[in-house]
Amino acid sequence: MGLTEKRSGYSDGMPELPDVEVYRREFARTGLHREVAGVHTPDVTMLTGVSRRRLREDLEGAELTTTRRHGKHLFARIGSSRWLMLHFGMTGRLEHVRPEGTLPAHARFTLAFDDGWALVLDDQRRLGRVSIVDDPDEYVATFGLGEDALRIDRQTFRNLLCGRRGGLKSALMDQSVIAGIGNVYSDEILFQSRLHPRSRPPDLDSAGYDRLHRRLRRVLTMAADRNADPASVPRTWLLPHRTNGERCPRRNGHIEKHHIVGRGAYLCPVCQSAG
DNA sequence: AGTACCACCTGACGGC
DNA sequence: TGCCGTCAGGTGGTAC
Repeated sequence: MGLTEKRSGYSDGMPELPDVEVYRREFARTGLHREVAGVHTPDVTMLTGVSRRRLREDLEGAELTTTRRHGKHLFARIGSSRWLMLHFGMTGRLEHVRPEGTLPAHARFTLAFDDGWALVLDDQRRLGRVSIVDDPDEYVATFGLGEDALRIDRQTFRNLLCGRRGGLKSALMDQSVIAGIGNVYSDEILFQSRLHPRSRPPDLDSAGYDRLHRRLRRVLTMAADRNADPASVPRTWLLPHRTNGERCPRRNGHIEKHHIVGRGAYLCPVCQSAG
């Protein structure tokens, strides 16, 4: 985090399911049922499959009527037809800016409303995406996204994992299997389930699957309800202790950083014995 | 099928 | 001081 400014009541991490759910709630609270007065896209690199002109034509003068989230994707319905789609990449976040307020430093997409307030997608590294799609379900199908992590029941979860031969962390993060979990929350879920990120589905017994599923749901819902803010989650979570060598919050061992499926994975070698 | 590696993009940080 | 390599990790592509 370093010198990144701290904002209260807002997600502070990489945009995974809980962070995007926080943005969805913010969007639903502040961006619906009011006229869009202006659309600003100073930089087109994040626009995918939609031109600046089309964005303006579809949005200006319209009202957004409802929101949806699927994994890390946020959708907002434009009137009763198409949907605006926002993806936050690695550094994207949604900000609600007051009239005459200062835009965030990397404002890539601004929805200005007729009351002067604006919703702004700020994304320093420009790895996020802005698009307009006909239908979220169609988008999900076209891009092969798995079911949303919070809508997967116990049995489905088990079926999705049991055929896989790779490690658990890899499976949890695979958006085509389960949509919404990234590097940080996969570590958290595995830590709380006391499972090693490299352990494999065949290593799990029935109780193991159930525990993993319960923890997955609990971690993602609790994180979203606490604004996906690492400072607001319980101190017993791994999240506030993602530092090599730091004491495990259960006081069992010391946190280690590993390199797993191309990511920096944090784990407690004592709690999460390799399977 | 799974993994490794690169690219995209920017900024922080450590080494020299 | 300042240049340079490395790291951060979501997604998508290629190669093995």
